[in-house]
Amino acid sequence: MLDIKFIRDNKDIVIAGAKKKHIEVDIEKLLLLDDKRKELQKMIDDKRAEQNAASTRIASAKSDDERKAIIETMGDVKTDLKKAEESLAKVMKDWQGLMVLVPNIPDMSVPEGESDADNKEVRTWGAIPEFSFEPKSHVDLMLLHDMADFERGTKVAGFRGYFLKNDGARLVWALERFVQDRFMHKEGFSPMIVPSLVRREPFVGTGYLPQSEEDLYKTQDGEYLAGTAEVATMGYYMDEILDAQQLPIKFFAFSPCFRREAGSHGKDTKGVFRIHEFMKYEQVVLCEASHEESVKWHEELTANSEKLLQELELPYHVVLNCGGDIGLGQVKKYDLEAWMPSEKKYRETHSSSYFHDFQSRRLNIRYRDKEGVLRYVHSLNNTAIATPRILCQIVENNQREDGSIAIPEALKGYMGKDVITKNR
RNA sequence: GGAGGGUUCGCAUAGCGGUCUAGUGCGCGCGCUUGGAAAGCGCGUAUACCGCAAGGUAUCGAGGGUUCGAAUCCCUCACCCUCCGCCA
Repeated sequence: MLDIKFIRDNKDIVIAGAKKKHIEVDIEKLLLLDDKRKELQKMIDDKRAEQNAASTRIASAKSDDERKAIIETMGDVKTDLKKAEESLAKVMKDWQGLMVLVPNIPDMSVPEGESDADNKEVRTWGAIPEFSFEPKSHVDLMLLHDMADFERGTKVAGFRGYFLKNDGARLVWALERFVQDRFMHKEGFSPMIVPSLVRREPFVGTGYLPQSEEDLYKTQDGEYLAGTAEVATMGYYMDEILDAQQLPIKFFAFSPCFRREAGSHGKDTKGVFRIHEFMKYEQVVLCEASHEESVKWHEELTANSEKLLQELELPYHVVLNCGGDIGLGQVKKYDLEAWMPSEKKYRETHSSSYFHDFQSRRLNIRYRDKEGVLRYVHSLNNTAIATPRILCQIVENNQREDGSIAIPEALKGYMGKDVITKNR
């Protein structure tokens, strides 16, 4: 959410920002509604002042006759007030409906573009592996070693269902323990296991609702299943006022994640790249309300994840997402994409973004700064690791001609083996 | 799932239709007092919106209703507590 005053004062910037993100929102209509809102609010405030004054006179009236006389004069005020309040309620409904659709303004450095095809490569790390044979897909490799069962996954869980078995399960748990160990004692990060089943408010607060309703699973009691631990983690301090000394607050948050993938029916239908149910460890930061702080932590969160990919020996690149490929609330986003040999391209493993105070306004998370002024915190998040997706890159990049899979040095201890072979 | 009790200014409490622009205690801030401290005394101690300002309006878990007027009465919802039932 942007500040309505900011929108009023910077109409052109807001409109240009929305255009850059390829998001349609009628700012002119919002401003007209806001004029109406202010006008009605003023009218209501005046009427109420009149009513309050009369109320005092009624209370201190000397006689019943005097009291009755004043009450009679209040009839019209009450009628007018009721009418104005009803009008305001209608205006506010539209006003709020539009306000939550106004996107945050993308950073100057965000490239123009419509889709992920327009994202700009920022840097690359690691050599793309050369194979003397045709590399197998992660699906074939996992089936070869009985690391996953997709047929039974579908039988039991439906489309995109999966079972992870044997070294498939071991690899996921190895990755989890590897990442846990990297963050368990990392300076300032509080490990936290957070809810996946979350009420509507934190989804609106983080910017996933109202526009992405169709991407979320909803329960018969009205809660939604979160597609990322970010939602519950950001909800943690909802409606609270923090001390400046507490900041920055850094979480290493885990939750199971659920996504309907409603808009991507035909995409990545095989394997564990795009699935309805997965696990994710997420870095979430709340920091002081300064652009410099946001940028500093954004780079740090990105660096943390790059370090993990480097330790896992996965060749990757960092892309700067273009306007059309960043979310409503994001100011700037980097995706980390690791090489996928079967597809001969980089595929996303991490997503690192910052929001300024867009989320904290919606969630009402403030802090008292050194001068005692209340400010909205800035928020950021980035994947630490998402499983089992990253298995795709791990098994494909480390495959050998005989189908065996070398275990990256960093995971050997956790796997208890150096290589996954056919006769496991 | 059933029964009951609760949600008030940072914390604890008062409040039972109009002097509630929410009292009191604690805490916090400033001052007085003191050689210094404690105690004591005095003053202050929310947020949002509108307004140049004076000031006005709103907020007593949330929403709706009754009323000239609601922290106070009624309804719905959320959450917390106690007990019963069920259960990983």
